[in-house]
Amino acid sequence: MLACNVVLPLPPDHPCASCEVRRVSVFHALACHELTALRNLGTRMTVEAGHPLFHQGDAANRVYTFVAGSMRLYRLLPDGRRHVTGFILPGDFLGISREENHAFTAEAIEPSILWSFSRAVFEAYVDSHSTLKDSLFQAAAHELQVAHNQMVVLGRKTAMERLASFLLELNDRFERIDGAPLDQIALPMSRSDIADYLGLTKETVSRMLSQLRASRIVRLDTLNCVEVRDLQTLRNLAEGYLS
Amino acid sequence: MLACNVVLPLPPDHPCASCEVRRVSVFHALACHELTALRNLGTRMTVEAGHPLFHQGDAANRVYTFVAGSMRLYRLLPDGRRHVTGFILPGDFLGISREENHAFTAEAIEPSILWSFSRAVFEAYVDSHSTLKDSLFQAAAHELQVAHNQMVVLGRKTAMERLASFLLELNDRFERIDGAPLDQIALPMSRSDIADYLGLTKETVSRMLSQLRASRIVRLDTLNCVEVRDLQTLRNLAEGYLS
DNA sequence: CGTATCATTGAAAACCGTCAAGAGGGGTGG
DNA sequence: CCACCCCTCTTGACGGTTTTCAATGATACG
Repeated sequence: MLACNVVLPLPPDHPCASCEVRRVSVFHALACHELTALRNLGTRMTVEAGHPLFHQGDAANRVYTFVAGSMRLYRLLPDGRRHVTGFILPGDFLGISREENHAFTAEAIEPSILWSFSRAVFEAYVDSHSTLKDSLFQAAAHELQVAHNQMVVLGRKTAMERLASFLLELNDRFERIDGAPLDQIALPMSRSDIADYLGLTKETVSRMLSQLRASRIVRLDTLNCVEVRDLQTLRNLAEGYLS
Repeated sequence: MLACNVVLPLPPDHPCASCEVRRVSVFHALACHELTALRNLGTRMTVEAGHPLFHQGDAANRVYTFVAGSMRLYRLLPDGRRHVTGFILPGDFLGISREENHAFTAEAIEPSILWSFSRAVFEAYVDSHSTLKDSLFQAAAHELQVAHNQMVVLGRKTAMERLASFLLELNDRFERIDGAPLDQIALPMSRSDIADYLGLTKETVSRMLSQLRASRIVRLDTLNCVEVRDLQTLRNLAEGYLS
């Protein structure tokens, strides 16, 4: 979990004052005038559901900070197999990697809002603002930790353990964004997205969800909204303590 | 691949002048006096084959830079399943993550040599040396890229594709360390280590190696040394272009 | 209200895991 | 120097979890 002890307060008339995700973003520790400066360097943009922000192979000359909606990041193998490396949620920063070209495609799941910066301009700004640099470093370290977790999930967990881990991960991320415990987990992504994230097929994801529902561990309010009824059992499932 | 365009030359009498891995380490861009300063902050140490450097759960109050040998990093699930998240080779830096406690165990595969620094002392030094900070950031970004690659391997590739990817990865890393193309890949780790890294069993790793040997794509010189006979086919296998 | 898309469920097959036995290699001691 | 032993690696047969293929059911959208 990203530490964000330092969140500088903002005067209520600042345009970022109403931003719900500043608290959890890499900009959480920036002062009023720094946020203003960054607003002038970047552009606010939207992406429609299903549309790409960029494609695998595109030149990576912009970085983004995510405000609202959700995206999937994925890579395609030559024969069409897809692997979803992650989901982008409000507050996330996109562009820590220093590659020339994007190694994956970023595609909006829902209508999404984000800020976009020229990479060169952004990096120049970062170089003269060590607080931001530290936040970015911390974000990178956190992403690395998340990636290692996911490697264990993909390498050594069963289908049920993977799905349980995924639900808990989403739950944690949404709680962090909203700043309060939730008992509903939104699933903006499709079953195929989840499957391609967990190294399974959509059928297996569906079957495992049905099993969780049958054992009264979760309830499917709608197709895209899960209510956790037995959090402890779900945690045990995710860690492989149970079947 | 870590960019390391800038490698500062060193007077031949400097103690780091004979270091073969400085070029590929996070210290590649440091000046003579900075290396000297760091030598005084750290301690050179060795770890015997099979012995741990630290355990999963231990307080993470030291960082390391790896000089010689090899290590495996792994996490254990409660029921004993193991996942190897990575292998440490000469030139690697260990301790980018900012966690309080280690999320994995680090264990020497071969007799190993490394430099150890107090995390607090090292971070203080880094804070006042932006070149080093940049190198560390770059190393973190690179590790993230490697981790995402590995996620695709674990999530979407077949046993054969995984092994081919692994052999190519090792080949690339050793070539980078040695600074020249090699046609022999050293496999210091056991089949179980490889299996736990690739999300397979040691039996499957063995079978896939035998298949590669039967198709004349590799030759097993000894158990721990592979000679690549058909690099292009191995690359095609790794990317899923073939069977 | 119809249609396209996505999700669920079922049955059969495939790939890899498990269990088990045998082969090979390296180190030690005679 | 050779023989023995131990450990790892290899190979085989079988079984299980997940995939694949296929059909039905649900949902969203025009």
